[in-house]
Amino acid sequence: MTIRFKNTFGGQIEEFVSQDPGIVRMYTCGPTVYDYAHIGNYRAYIFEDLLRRWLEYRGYEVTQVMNLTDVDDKTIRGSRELGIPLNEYTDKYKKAFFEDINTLGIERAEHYPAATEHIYEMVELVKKLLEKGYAYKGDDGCIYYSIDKFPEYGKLSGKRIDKNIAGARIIHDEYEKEQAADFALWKEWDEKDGDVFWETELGKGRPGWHIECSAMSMKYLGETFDIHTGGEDNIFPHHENEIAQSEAATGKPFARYWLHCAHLVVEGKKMSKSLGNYYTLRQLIEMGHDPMAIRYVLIGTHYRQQLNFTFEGLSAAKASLDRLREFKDMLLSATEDTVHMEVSDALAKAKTDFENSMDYDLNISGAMGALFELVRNANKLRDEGKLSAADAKPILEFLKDFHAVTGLLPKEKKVHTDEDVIVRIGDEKMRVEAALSERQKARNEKDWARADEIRDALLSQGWEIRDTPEGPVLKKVT
RNA sequence: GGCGGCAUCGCCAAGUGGUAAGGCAGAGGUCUGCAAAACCUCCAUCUCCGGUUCGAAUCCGGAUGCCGCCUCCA
Repeated sequence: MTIRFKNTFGGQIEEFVSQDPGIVRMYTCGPTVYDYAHIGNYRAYIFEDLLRRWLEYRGYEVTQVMNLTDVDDKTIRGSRELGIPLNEYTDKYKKAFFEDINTLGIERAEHYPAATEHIYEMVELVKKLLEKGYAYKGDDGCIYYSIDKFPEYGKLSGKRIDKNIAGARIIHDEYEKEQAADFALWKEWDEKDGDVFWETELGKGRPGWHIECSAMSMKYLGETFDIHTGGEDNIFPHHENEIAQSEAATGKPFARYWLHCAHLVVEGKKMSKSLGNYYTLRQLIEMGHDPMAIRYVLIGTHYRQQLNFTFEGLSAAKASLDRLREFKDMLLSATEDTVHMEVSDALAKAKTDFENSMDYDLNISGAMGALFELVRNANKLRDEGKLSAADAKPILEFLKDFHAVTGLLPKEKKVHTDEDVIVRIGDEKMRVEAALSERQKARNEKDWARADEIRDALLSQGWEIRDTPEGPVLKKVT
């Protein structure tokens, strides 16, 4: 088993070897809690979820840190507009974030450090950079990082300061900074900040954005850790700046592997509020979409590939998911204990293909392909009478693994036969189970109108009747 | 202007030089009182032009088209 990842640093697909055997320390850039997160954000968090789940599947003990940015221009502006304290404002969105990740079945990270709770660590780090001469105080009182002092600046993103960074920003240069591309480590308080400030050794003010990730990752993961992830837009300047700050301060390599996920577009266009194609997770749920179908869409495209989110794709995902759920139910209802070699062969191949695909830079499409091939083969064998409960058992084990890695399958069985739910048939009210027998009675009497009336009534109330060779079965429509 | 990415069936999407996975949709079929659901079967030579190679969707050069980053952004 060899796991490989495309490392943004260097741009190559390389073998993954953790710093300490059996342990992976990873830092994942989290949300700025100023609004409900949109599906693009969750694409990134689901990619990170898949990453940690795969590492766990491969036996690693994972320590994941995801920061919560709860102090910046947007959170301050939002809280001031409402006239409420910053923490009251951000708490709402922190809570919403955790509700959302539950909805999507995202595993919890080990730590969710908030920027406002790590001011001390950030101040210490900035002090260190001042002492070492990498930082200076500008005329505006803010403390800046001097990128000229860090010759390797640009090594992650491949950008060269002279060529474009300085050029692109020269217009905005307001002379407080020595170099146009220098970035703020600490921002001096000004009126727009209202009562958001900390009195520290650096003065009265608040941290710059980039410093929190350096300070908090070091605190929870050490000065050098294994994996750092984020959206591709973070490569520059955010992650570039993190490297500059961290490595200048410690003199050690910062993150060893950098993984970035591509953006999501909606119906082929960049998601934006003005185009009307901007969706939060909550909106999609309110529209009645299955959270797992959303998860399926977000996880289903390789993380380095731009994902085109479409409603057509969402219903395709729902259909695929239903097929998997159906497959699981089929396995659960298998009987007898004769063992068939064909089944174990198909399963062994699926498992190998699945694992090899995932090992190769989390190739989820290949992995899904392996699973569906197994679905088809197993169904076929079932049709040929070659799938017993004994054969089904190891496949169910595999589905369990599949679920551990992707989080896509439900635990409960979908077919219900003994429900006490009350349904309406015309003007009558009866138990759903009674309605089912009523229909059977009508069918026996060849009263098709009555039978179909009951069938339609049940369907409109969320119950589907399936006439199987073993008799009718009720299924809840999801 | 600088840096980077992408172009594979109607839609989505794998493909690590050796002869095109998979999903959805569609068509046919099994089952059914009819249906639904389910299941089975069928369904592409990879944008174009050159080159390297015994062999290229895969490597190189060029063309065309699309996209991202360089400013807060997952």
